[in-house]
Amino acid sequence: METLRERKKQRTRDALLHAALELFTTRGYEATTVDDVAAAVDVSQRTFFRYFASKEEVAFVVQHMTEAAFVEGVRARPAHEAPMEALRQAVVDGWDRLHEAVSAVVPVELYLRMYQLIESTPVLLAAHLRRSMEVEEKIARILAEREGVDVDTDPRPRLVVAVFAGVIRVTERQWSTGEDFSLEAIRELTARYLDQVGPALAGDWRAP
Amino acid sequence: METLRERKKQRTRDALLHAALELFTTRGYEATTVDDVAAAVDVSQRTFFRYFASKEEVAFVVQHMTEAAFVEGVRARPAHEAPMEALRQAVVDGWDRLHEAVSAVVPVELYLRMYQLIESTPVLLAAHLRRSMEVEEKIARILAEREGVDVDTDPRPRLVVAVFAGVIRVTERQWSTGEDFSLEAIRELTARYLDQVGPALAGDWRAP
DNA sequence: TGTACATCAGTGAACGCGCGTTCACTGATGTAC
DNA sequence: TGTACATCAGTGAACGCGCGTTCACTGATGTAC
Repeated sequence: METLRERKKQRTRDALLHAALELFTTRGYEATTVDDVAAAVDVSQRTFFRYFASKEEVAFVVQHMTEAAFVEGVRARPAHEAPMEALRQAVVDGWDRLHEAVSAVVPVELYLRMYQLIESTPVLLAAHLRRSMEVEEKIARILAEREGVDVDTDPRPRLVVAVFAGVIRVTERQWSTGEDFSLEAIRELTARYLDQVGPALAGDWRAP
Repeated sequence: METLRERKKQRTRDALLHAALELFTTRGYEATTVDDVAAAVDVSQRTFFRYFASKEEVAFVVQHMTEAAFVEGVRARPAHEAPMEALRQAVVDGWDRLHEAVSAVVPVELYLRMYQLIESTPVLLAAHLRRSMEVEEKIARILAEREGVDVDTDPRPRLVVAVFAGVIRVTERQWSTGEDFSLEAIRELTARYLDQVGPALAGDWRAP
C-alpha cells in the first residue's frame, strides 16, 4: 500500500470484489455476468480479468482466505494433541478468529450470505467441494508429518481428515439451511456434531 | 425395445454414449466438443441434445447407474444390521455386482477409464462430488427410516453417512491414482480402509 | 521545483469458442381400415 | 395385402449467450536528474 498507484489498484480490486459479491448474493451467481460486475464499478470487462482470473475466482476470494487460515490453524496446533483433537481445535479457533479476519475485507454479513449462496448454487457447491478436497489433502500431509507417518503408505492421515471433513460438511449444510446464520450458530453446531460422531458410529442408535 | 423405431432410438443413444466416453477418455473431456461426439456418430448436434440434456449428463450416465444401484443396495440390507455395517455391505456388494450391471451398457474397461477421467478432470470431479452429496442425502433418509429416527432433528443419520462417504472418497482417490485399476483392487481397498477408520480415529497412531 | 522519460492500470472494440436453443421441415416407421 | 394418415426421430441452419482473450492504444503515476 505504498504508492498512490498501488492504493488505487487495491481500491479497484476491492470495488470489484464488493460489487461481485453484492450482485451474486442479491441477483444470483448465474444471473450475474462479468460485464454486470464491471459495469457496477464503471470499469471495462477487460479490467475485471486483470484482477480475477475467472468469475469463479472472485466468488471464492473470501473462502480462499478462510481455507488458508484453517490450514495454518492446524499447522499451529501443539504437537501433543491427537490428530482429531487438533482438527477440532483448529476449526473452533477458526470460527472465533473469522470475524476479525473477514471483516477486514468484506462485511461479515456479506460473507455469510455468500457462503449460503455457494451452498445453494449447484455449480458453486461443486466447486466448493472440489476445493475442500484440496484443502483436505494439505491437512492430511500436515498431520502425517506431525505424527511421523508416510502419507502415501499409511491411510490414516487421509482417513481421519476425510471423516472430519465429512462432519464439517454436514455442519455447514445444516447451518446454511437453518434459521440462525450467525457465527455463533455454526460454532455451536460444529462442537455439537463432533460430539455426535461417536454415538453415530455406535451400533445401536436406541441405546442411551 | 418393442418396435423398430424404439430399437433404432436405443441404438442411436448407445452409439452416442460410446462415442462420447471413447472420445472423452482418449482426448480429454474439455478437449472434446458436443459437435465432435455427434460427428463421430454421423448425426447432427441437435440429435445429441435429444438424448442427453447436457455434455455433463452423458459423462455421468454410468455413474448414475452405479449410484442408483448403491442406493437400492442400502435399501435392501436386512433390518438387523447396524447402520455402518449396512453401508459397508452395500458397497462391497455393489462392487461385486458392478461388473455385470455395467457391462450390459459399456465395456467395464471403458467405465473404469471414465472413472479415472472424472477423478482427474477438475470440472468433472467437482460435479462428481456434488452428485455424491445428493446420494448421501438419500442414504441418510433411508437409514433414518430404518432406525426410526427423524433425519431433521437427529444428526446421526447424516453424520454416519458423511463419515462413510469420506472413507469411500479416500478409497476412490487412492485407487484412481494407483496402479491397479481393477474392480478387485478397489473392492479390496474399500474393505481395508473401512477397517482402518477405527485406528485412524484413535488418539495415538504409534500404539499397536 | 521542474522536466523528460518509463512504467503500467485501464480502455475499447473486436473476436473465438462451445454450449444449448429455436425454427420450419423431411422422411422413415407405425397404425387403422 | 394395400392404402391413407399419424407419429416422431432426425435435419440443417441460424442464433443467443457469456466467458475469456487479443490488440494497439491512452493517460495517469512514478522516477531520475
